[in-house]
Amino acid sequence: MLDKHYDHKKVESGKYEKWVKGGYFTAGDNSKPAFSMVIPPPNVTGKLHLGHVIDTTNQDIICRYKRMKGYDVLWLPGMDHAGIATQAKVEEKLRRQGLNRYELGREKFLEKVWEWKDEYAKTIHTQWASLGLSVDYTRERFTLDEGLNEAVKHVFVTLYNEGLIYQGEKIINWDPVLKTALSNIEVVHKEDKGQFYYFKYDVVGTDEHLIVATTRPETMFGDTAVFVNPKDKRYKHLVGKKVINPANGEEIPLMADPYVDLEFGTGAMKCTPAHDPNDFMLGKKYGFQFIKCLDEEAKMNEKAGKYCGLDRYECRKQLVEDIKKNGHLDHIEDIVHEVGHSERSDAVVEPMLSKQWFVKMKPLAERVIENQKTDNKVNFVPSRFENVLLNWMNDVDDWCISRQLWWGHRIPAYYNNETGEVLVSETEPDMSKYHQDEDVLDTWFSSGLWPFATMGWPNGEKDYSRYFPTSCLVTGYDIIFFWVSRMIFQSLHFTNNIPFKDVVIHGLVRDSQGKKMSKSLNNGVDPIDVIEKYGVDALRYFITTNCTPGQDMRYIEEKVASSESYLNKIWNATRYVEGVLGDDFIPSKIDKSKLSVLDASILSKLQKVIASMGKSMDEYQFGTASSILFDFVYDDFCSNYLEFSKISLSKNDEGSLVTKNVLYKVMRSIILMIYPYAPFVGEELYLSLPMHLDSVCLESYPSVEKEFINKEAETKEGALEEMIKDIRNYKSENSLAPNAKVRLLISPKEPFEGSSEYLARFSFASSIAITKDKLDGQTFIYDGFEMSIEEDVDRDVLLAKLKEEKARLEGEIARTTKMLSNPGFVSKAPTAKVEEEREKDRINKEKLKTVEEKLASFN
RNA sequence: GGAUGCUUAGCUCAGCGGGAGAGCAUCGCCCUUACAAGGCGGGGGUCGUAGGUUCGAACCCUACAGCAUCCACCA
Repeated sequence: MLDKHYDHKKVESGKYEKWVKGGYFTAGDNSKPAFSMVIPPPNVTGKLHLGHVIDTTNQDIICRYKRMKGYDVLWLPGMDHAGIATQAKVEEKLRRQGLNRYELGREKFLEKVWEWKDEYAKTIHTQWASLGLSVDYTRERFTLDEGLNEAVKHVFVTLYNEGLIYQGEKIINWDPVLKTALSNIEVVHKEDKGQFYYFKYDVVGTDEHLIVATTRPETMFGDTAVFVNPKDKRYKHLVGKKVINPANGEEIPLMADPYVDLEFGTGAMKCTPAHDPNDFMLGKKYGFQFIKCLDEEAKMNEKAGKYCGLDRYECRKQLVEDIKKNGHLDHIEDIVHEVGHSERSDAVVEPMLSKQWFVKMKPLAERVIENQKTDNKVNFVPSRFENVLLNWMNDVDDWCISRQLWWGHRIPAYYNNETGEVLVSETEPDMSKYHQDEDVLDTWFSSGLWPFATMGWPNGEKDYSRYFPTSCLVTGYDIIFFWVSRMIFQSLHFTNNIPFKDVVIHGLVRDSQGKKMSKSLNNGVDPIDVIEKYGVDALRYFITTNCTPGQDMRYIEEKVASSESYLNKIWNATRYVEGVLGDDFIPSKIDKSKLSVLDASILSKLQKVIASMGKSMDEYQFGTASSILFDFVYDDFCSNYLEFSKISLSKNDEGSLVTKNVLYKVMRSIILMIYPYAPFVGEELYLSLPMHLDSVCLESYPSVEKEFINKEAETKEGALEEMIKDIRNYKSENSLAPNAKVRLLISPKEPFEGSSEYLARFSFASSIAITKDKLDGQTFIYDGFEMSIEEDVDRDVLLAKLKEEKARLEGEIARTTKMLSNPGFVSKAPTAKVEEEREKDRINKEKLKTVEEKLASFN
């Protein structure tokens, strides 16, 4: 027997271990159609947050649902080595111990990172278990494991041989703290307060000067020219002359190029080809020297003369001061501008000329764009996110993939010790003659191969041929660029197929004020605390139902509490059903002809719920699906049928046995439908009912049984509900207790045979009489019959009520009349809709006639 | 500079072409043997503004306003 209160701790205990041990999450039943997903591998850098909960719970719901629908489901788990993120954390840890990676050396350092990884992997496993994720541990992968290593090397070498990977000297984003290159999307642009420095540049051979503005004066040591627009009348006469760089006194040419914006600043721009991407382009165009004046820690180098060795900002300060002293500072303007920061170290990124490895993106991106025009496209849910992908693919820069880190896939490029010639190869050459490139690959390079490399590509065939392409991917909109796009182009290029058919996008979980959760705001919510307090099922239900796909949501604790109440409601309904069924109940097939109106009605409604909920589940609309079930559970089942059942059951006859079977069937269906959301409660409740398998994980989803659809029964039962509600309302209005006794009259007949018995119980009627006479108490009029409450009510009140009802009906009739007399409506609206309105019109007119007769008899 | 989303009951949000919904909050009545972490009943919204399309608009289109978010090399 179930406990009186739902105790989540007791319920959760032991179940996950049972499921894993039972192999319920292990894919491989070839007799069923395949359905596959890969988990977005979490970084081995930290603990679970609500973002993971929304992401993985959505996936878990999909997987559990699909298993019930008869699929052989593979949900492949794994983790990401997260190169730069992990290395940054481990380095920070070392720093606190007074160590750094250079002291340890590459090998020792990597040992430390692997220790870190093992520790965090353990934590992540515990968290997956506490969330109840139905992943297949027999297929778990890690982005740095053997198979993925092979895949990464193969991809790198292939792309290199195809000319899609190249080594080049370009301006990249340099993180001076982590001392590595970054790709464009690892740079976060933030608004910073800064200064615009206006310097005077003397024009050689004249007594004129021009004013050039910059936000980064320290880069002036790398300047090779000053540019103006050729159309700019202000400077036309000076173009071709030399100007003096006030930082170092060097003469540099004043040149004209249409790139310069006439409107911006002073219209004159300094050109630093080694420290700015646009200046780099100009430098290439005019064949300038590329002078670097910053080192890898963003300190000034020897080009900065006396400032050599200074930090870039210290240099800026002193340099500006010095220029001011020698009279070449015009003025300083405070500005707010966008400054690039490293995503991981938050350091201000320095654009810098550097030799790195790049992926040539154009051909790969074009293939994605072309493929999205075909039937074989990746289907985004919601569809608008496809544009995010396409926009990015449409103007994507080449991807800088080399990182000056140690933690990651080492680049399979080898340099000849003597000639320096590059050899790119999957296998190691004679290492007495070669040395390997020191750098590792961007972590997203390997993540991009995740859906197929984890399944054995390019070597093992089994899982790859069965489960790839995957069916679906769930992820947040924030990593469409980072990850989704890369999986798509890598997959199209290497497997000739899309990596997944559907991409389901969810939003961010924000705090209750709508702010992003972050460490600095200290507004983060630890899922473990929530689970402790409300149970994991309540958290899962809350986080997957209180939102719309692709839309951000707020974490609101009260809603988790109401989720728990809802589960408690189902718990107690099951407890009731368990109680009435008793220990020796054996479910039997329900004979449609034996059903009472009430039995037939709830079964009919159940069919509709199964159908519409299933449709929403198929469309990944978990919020919609859950609310369909919620309404059914609360209103139709608990408030009505379950209460009605008490009468039938008390008779202990053939009808009560039918009711037991109906209760069983409906309750069981509810449990099966809530189970993907709340697997722990689902399992507990499922096992408490008779005739169960070893676990709800092995069950099938309820299917629609058309023979139980019975509109007539629903209408009749609806009339009973309506009568009960009218009586309750009457009592409330007349300050009577809910259980106050009333006498009822019904004319000319009850809504369906046996209904009075139910009415009696739920209205606390002391008597109910059926009569053919006209009723004259406070009367309620229904379709085909009326009911009056035979209590002493003031004639004036009765009259007022009747008038009120008359007005209401007239309003309704006016509405239907207006619609039905509109020729446009009758000819253009769907016939079913027109019929519906005609029916309402008919019923209301009949009711109005009755009301009018009553009013007439009042005089 | 591009792009997207949001604006609906006091709060948080669903609904996205056929009579305004939920949870929480609020008010009233109930310790009725599944559930007081409950039950029953009520109150509360001209669905951001202005136009347009349609027989019919919260829903589609256009413009505007406010609030978010993403992308972008403006020195």
